Amino acid sequence: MIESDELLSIRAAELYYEEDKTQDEIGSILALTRWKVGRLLAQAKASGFVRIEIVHPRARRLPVERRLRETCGLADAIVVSTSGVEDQDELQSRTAQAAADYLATLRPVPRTLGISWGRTLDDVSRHLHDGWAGGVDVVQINGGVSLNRRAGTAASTAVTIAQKGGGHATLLPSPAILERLETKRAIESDRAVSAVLDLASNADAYLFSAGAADATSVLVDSGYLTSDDVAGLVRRGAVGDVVGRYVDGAGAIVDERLDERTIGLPLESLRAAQLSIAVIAGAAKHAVARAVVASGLCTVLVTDEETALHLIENHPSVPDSEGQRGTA
Amino acid sequence: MIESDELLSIRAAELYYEEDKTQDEIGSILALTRWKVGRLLAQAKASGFVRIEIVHPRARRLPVERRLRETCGLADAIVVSTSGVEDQDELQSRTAQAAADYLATLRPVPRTLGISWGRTLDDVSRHLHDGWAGGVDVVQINGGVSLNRRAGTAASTAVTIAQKGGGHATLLPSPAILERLETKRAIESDRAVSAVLDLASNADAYLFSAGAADATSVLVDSGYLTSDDVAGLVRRGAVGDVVGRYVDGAGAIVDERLDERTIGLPLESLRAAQLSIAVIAGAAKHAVARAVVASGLCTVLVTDEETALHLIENHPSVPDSEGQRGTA
DNA sequence: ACGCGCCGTGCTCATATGAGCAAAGATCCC
DNA sequence: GGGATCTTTGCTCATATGAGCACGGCGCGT
Repeated sequence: MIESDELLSIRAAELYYEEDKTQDEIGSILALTRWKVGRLLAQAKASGFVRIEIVHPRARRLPVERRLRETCGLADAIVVSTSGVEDQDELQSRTAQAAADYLATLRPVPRTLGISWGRTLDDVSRHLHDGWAGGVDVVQINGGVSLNRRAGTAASTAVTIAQKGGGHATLLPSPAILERLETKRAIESDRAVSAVLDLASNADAYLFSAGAADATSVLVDSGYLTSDDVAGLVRRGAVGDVVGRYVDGAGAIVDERLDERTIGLPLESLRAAQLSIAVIAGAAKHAVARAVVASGLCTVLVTDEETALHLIENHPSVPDSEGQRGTA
Repeated sequence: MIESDELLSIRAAELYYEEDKTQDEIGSILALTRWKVGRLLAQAKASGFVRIEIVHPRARRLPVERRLRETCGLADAIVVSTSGVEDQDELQSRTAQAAADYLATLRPVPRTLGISWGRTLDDVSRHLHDGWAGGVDVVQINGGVSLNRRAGTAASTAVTIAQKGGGHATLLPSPAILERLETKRAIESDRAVSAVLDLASNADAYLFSAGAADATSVLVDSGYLTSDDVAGLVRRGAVGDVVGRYVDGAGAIVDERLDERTIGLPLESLRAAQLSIAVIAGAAKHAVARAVVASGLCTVLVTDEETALHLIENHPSVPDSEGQRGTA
């Protein structure tokens, strides 16, 4: 009879969800009391026979968000639906939109927001709506002067976010990575730079993304690193970069020498922050996302469903510096 | 504001369906009255943002059934879900199961049931449960003596259906297709055969399948026709066979000469029947299914979702003897 | 500018649904 | 076989939801 109950619950679910019948009506169709029908329906839902999905570019996945928050100990998690996503761009765009939405609904509104730069952040800036905040000061947290045609993207990201938020942007007037340690120390001690870094380290909130450890990285594209450099980092365990710094699966700096030449907020400041929002989407970034979450670099993660499920399944709370390398 | 309403309805749907919040709770979360939330939810459903699907091997697609009934003028339609189907066998099996279920719930229970034979019908017979009817006489409606190793399948199908239904089977002791017209006439006039045909033509209900017009047909497999014969029929417009008779897209006999040598109930008897149930599944059979439905060979169709949607989209009520050939 | 009509809103009331409970069956162990 | 226990069933009552309606704001035409 357990078998026939299952079948009945399917028939009931069909009538209830597809034909919009009332439980009472279903009762008389299937010759059952309406209470039995109610229980059958509950059973069908509990057994997962009834799948309810919300299909919309801006739909989120609340149950996944909850699981992600819980298994990864995040303060908050925003997971966008991947259903109906056609390409990588669509996914990026949806995630950026969600990040923008999240930023706009933050209460209290941060007075100072530290941001990194890159493709993702730029996307977020474009998806924000005018007046998303009543006066935010935006400050760059890592070196933002590009070496090539892309110059200006980093600046425009910051400026856009600030303008739309009714505040102004403070740029970090420095390259991301210097060639010599001495130059880095020199530039870092320059008031124009150190003042910005001070401001950055006192921001109310941080918003940053992460890059995958491969040749498509903005750091390669901007000329700071060569593909070979990145390949070398990967060999040493790098899974991606966070605000310009390459980390391994456990979120530790891969190459101290390189890191010392990198200008920007140290990762420890992100870890210590009250509110730091990471925006990371796409299969290529699963490994970095895991490192970011596992090592506590963010308190809030905005990501896509697939990445979220990957994180949940791979319990990032038990980091493993081997593992995920090369998943991209 | 219309835009923001859409977004709100998505948020509301997320909270309602994924988080099991009450409309009232959602109201306080989104700062809306519960009536507004109700309307938003209704809007989300109406716009198709909320997709509810019942995933189960024995799930049916009631809305599709309704549309199929309406657009094709069927007395009834049974459409099985294709979600999660792994292979052709699974699809066949689900459809056969559904046909068996339908047969078992028929009221009034037919006293005499005319059946064809083949892979599909055999599947149906195996999915029926013991005691599905309290005494049905099963009679074959087309020639059932196979020429090769498969001999007996046709007989066993009929016997199984009859046994499980507490009745007995009447087999048609004749080949499906004779080589010479004279032989066919002779055998047809033999009492042993004509009595069965008489019985068949007076059946309360018919249950049959259809074959695609290709070399995989049981008629080829059983040695009645060669692949070349079938290819020739296809060139002349055949889309498949129904109880051993090849028909074109409009349901008309393709080759009168061949048809005259075919033993069994004429298609007109199926068209005139009160209740004739066709069981047809799989992409290879879309074209025959269309012909069967369009030409009124069945009053009830048991099929899979894809085939059903194909039929609905291709309005079989406006038959087109060209068209679907070769869709398989 | 004024009145008209339409749309969106929040309401009342009827209905549908779910929680909790007591009785009836089924099951199991002795 | 008999009693104890556990499950299933049908109920009562509280709650959630949907239909229909009256009101108010908004845009439109004159």
